[in-house]
Amino acid sequence: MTTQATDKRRLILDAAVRVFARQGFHTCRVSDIADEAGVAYGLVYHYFSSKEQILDTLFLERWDIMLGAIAEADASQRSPREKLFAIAGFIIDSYRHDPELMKVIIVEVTRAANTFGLTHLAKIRDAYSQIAAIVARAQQEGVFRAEVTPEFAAQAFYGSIEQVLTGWIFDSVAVDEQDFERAKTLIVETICRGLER
Amino acid sequence: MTTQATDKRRLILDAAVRVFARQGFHTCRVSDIADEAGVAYGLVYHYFSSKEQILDTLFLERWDIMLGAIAEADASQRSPREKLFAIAGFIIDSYRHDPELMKVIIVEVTRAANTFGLTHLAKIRDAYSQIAAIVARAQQEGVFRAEVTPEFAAQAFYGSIEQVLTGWIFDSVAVDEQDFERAKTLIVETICRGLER
Amino acid sequence: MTTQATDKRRLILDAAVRVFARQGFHTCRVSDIADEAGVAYGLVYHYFSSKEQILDTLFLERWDIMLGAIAEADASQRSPREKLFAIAGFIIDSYRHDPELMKVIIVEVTRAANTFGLTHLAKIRDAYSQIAAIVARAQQEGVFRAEVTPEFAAQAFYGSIEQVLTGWIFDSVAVDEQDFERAKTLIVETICRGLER
Amino acid sequence: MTTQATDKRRLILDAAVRVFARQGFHTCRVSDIADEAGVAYGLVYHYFSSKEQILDTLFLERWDIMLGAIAEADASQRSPREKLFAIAGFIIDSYRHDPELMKVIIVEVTRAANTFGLTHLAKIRDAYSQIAAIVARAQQEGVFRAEVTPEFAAQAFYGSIEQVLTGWIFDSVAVDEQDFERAKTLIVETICRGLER
DNA sequence: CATGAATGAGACTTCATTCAT
DNA sequence: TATGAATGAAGTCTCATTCAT
Repeated sequence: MTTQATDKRRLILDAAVRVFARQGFHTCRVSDIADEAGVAYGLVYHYFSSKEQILDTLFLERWDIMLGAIAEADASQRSPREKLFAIAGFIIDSYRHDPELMKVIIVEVTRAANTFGLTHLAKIRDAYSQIAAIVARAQQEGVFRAEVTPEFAAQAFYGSIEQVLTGWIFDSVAVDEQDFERAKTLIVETICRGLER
Repeated sequence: MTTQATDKRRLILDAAVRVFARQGFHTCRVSDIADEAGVAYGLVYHYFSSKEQILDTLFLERWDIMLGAIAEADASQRSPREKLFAIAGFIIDSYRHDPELMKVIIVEVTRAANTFGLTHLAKIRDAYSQIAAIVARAQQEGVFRAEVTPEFAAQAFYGSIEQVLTGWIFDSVAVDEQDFERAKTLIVETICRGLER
Repeated sequence: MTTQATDKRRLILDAAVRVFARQGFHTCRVSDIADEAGVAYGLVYHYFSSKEQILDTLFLERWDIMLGAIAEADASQRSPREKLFAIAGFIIDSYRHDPELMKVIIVEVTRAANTFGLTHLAKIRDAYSQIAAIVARAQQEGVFRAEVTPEFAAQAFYGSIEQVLTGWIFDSVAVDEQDFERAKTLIVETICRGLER
Repeated sequence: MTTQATDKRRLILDAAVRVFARQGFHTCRVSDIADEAGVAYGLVYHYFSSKEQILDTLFLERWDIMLGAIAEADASQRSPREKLFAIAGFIIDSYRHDPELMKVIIVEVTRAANTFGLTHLAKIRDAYSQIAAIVARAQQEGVFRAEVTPEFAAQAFYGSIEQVLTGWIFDSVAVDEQDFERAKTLIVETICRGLER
């Protein structure tokens, strides 16, 4: 996640990721972000209208990329299992590349449904819906069992992934490359075995 | 969730559940809790040392009951699948009986790991560990596949449940008695099929 | 300063002395006094109308005794120097017998003129006036120099004593019986030499 | 006590002097200071971390100047009596120039030893020590009697001055230029006669 | 007399946001 | 752009006092 130092806006966003990850959105001050970015805190308001908007920006930037990745997986000619593997893989790789950003998105937005989740509920549901659509199609193709509703399947799938990430985020256990790959396989294997006929 | 009118401490705790559920822990004021409980501001501080401690109390009260239920399920002579069904059933019934309390616990503690989760991490992990132990024993008995680590299985299981609850909490879709029972079956069926040989 | 434990009012007053001495009037809570006395804090309000009135009571009790002692010294047939010695002796012995009470009176009333001093200003001045009267008479008798106004002399005399007590109170240096006696002599000797012809 | 209108920090300090002098440290609110200074509430906390720190600043600013004046008096080639006159003169002139500041320092710090005095005890004692050193040297030179310990002499001297100031502060008797000069002479004359051979 | 639950005004402090420079 | 002084609303917590028992 290297950044060119000349773009102050980017500088602030990246600093916000670190600060939100470290202190939490509610607990940190705007000046903490400015300090971390090495700029005056007035400048934060030059680029963003509020502390909240910084988080919104971080979330939307990343979530749109993920939605794209899910859409791409869905559009491919692969099997349902391969599609879900691609999605789980993308999310886990996102964490691998920028764990702090993923921590912020999960802890402060996706799982903090009271405050920000509500704002972004529609966006968040987009992801579930797309996954559900993949499941629905697999059911029509007779690959997945029909007893499970696609919405439920999508939640079980996404919920498992997020729970595993949450574990990594907070259990302070070192995770290596192998763990990442194993997790992808385990999640997809377990959930798909559960869903397949 | 009956309340004795004379037990002001209980009155405050119950009011706090409603207020936390409605407004969120960070967003509500202590005076909102006092108003909701119909008591004077200061009485809150007569019984609790801080707003935080109210949430702590709510969480610990409930979580300890759940840990007990998990232990009980584990101690029984049932099959692994039946044990997991008992656990999923307990959690879902908890939501059925007091959705606001479960919302608070999930949104403000379990999933808000930055702030309160850290305080209660050990307690939260206790639940995962107990579930993992059930899985491990099922693997030793040859009922569950050995490829999946018990810890991962526990997280997938618990994560699925919590994700389903989160859906109910925020998607504002009416949920009826049938939905509750179906969810129990679906989760256990899906995850256990994924885990069984 | 022994007290019969059966008199709750006295119990509270004595406890207040210890608490005021330890924590200061403004910094302590009424409940601290009640705790120290081993009574419920509602009882404090049974005997006293306010926290302030407790301090008032302590001050007046003691100050009236001192005014009596000064009057007595003045009424005697002794020389001015002997009279002043009697007064200095009484004050210093008061500290010797109950240093905590004297600390409270000096720190919280006599020297804290903003808050309580103003209330008791008249009482406090009574002491200075009586001392000044002794000086004035000594001047008329030709024993003390006439250049010094009696009021100033009284303040210098009383100020020296109080400063010495303040030193004992805060400098945390152990003071023994000899120190007390020496202090009496030194103060009176020094001030009287300064005042005498 | 001229104030540059642009230096808000100074503005706040000067306002604090007036408010502390009028209402007392414990009794006034931070908003009183802000109002008196004509600045927003928050600005007080922009410059000072707490109400306490404002008082600390006022005390230390002034006390350090006084310590410098005492040191200077001591360093001069004058007689002990002249040195003490310089010190008494400095303190009394300080009161003449800014009686409110001196009131605050004496009432809220120097004589309120429970709360702030303890914080600044060392600083306060520095003054006594320097005065005691002057006395000690005067004794070695044979000018002052050896019976009096220098520490006691310093306290009697300083105590007399402070008591006189306290009288001016609270007795609400008008004091004119002559009174100031007379007081210097009286104190030094009286105490030095008491100390000299 | 004695208790301590109940009240609620009020204090300090924080910090998001604005704005003059 | 960039700074950071300035603003002030809002929140948590304290604690003197009251009062029912």
